Amino acid sequence: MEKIRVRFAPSPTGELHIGGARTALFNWLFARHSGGKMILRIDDTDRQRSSQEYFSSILESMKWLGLTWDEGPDIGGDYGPYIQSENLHKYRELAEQLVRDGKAYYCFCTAEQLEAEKEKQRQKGQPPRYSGRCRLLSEEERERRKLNESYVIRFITPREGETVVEDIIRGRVAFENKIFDDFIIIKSDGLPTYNFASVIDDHNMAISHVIRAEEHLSNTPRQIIIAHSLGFQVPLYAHVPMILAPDHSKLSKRHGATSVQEYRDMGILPEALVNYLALLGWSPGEDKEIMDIKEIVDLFSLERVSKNPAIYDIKKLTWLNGYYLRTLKLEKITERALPFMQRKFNINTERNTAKYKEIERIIDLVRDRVKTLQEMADASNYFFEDDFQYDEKGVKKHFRKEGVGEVLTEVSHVLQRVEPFEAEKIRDELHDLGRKLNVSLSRINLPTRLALTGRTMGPELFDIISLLGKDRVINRLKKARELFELS
RNA sequence: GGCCCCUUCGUCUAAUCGGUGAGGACACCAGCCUUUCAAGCUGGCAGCAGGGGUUCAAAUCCCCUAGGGGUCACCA
Repeated sequence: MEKIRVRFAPSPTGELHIGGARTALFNWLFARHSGGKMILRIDDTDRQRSSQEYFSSILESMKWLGLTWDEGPDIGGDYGPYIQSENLHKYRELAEQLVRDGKAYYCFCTAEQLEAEKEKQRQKGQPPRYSGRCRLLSEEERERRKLNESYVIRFITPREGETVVEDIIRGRVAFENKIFDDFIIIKSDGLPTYNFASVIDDHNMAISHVIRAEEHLSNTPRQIIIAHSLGFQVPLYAHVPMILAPDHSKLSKRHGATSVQEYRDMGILPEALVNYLALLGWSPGEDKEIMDIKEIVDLFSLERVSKNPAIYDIKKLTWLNGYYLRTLKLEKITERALPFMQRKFNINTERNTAKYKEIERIIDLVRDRVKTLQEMADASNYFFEDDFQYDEKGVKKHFRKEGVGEVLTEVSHVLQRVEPFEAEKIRDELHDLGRKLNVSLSRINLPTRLALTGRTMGPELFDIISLLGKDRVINRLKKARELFELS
């Protein structure tokens, strides 16, 4: 069997979005599962929209997800160049070879002419197709006009027969050749079109399996025809289903976050995103949902990729993220959470400092009850700032009650004495206080929590007290009594 | 519009060669646990797009209809 080589070939015209990431993931999984090679190629033949920024950002997103590549623009390889704009002479050369062989021709039609032609066809209810007019130009006329007119190169498509795509996921898909018109392979700016360039690169890079989104299925016969005319062997194809928005339309900006970067900024973990994306259009065939990347690599196969489009459900992603947030190693979560903490609280922390240790403890307390790293930072504010808002409903419910001031004063007195200031000890003391005052524990805890955190809910109160430290606790109890005139 | 692909709970999906009470997960609801909120546990709600065939037997095979998506670019 030939060596397995797959490629992910984004065009640097935008951030890496969810759909692209999933395609990259499936390529990567297939390569890693089968011991093949993963190649990263940049399809930047759209001169207008491609940019260096997007190029870097796509690479960064892939690295963040852990999708590594064996050959690519940044690390090179034996099959370069891995950026199409660095391979322009090659496309040009092959296109001209096709012209010489009578398989392609120069076309001088202007955009206006073509538009008028299409409009006419539309009115007649015909599909818009290029007439093939320039194919008939005499060699003499062609050479003359090449001198001072801009032109494209069109590929001559067969009029008869059919072209079959053998797709690993979809099976045999046949297209009648007569539906194709003479499409462009070299644009007037001299750059190749996608259909042309990717066929050449896939061949030159010895790609064995082309795994890409289903939107490319209809283009595949064109590419196969080109490959045949160039004498190339065609790779195996696998067209994975699209990812759709909740309203069944194509995923776009108006549906909220669509790029990998946005998810990272929201505080989604790469582990969760990878796990979720793997589940979109693929399943291991057993009742298993939570899988680390190693497990997914083991279980992955293209045969188990489903045919139907999947609707993107952020709630499930969020659930998975919450799961990873509370089960991954604390050190790892701390590392990931730190930027969010720093941004929100303007703190400066370095590893192995006391402050770092404290943050780690805070995260350990908070992580059980949040779904993203951003929420984690939001939920920890009272550990970093003394000046917080008090929950309005909570104030009405817990502070506006007979004897609250007295309770808080008692709590203050009790805590004053506790030594060492540890959660367990604090809990025992407050239990005792409850018995002494003959009130339920909630009568003590709820107002205390509100006074210390401004909130009615959150982590274990005794842990909070211990972590806050005696001084801050006593001060906040006092502040609450004064602020709300509790007696 | 032509061509192509797709169709199992609201959503992601499972159901080896046709025989299942159509399974799991998210979401939602309820209960338990409990100092709050989560988490966890238990239970519940909910689906084979419709219609014809083939067959002793169809979610599964065939046909039709409907619906969704893709593509028909000098974008990829």
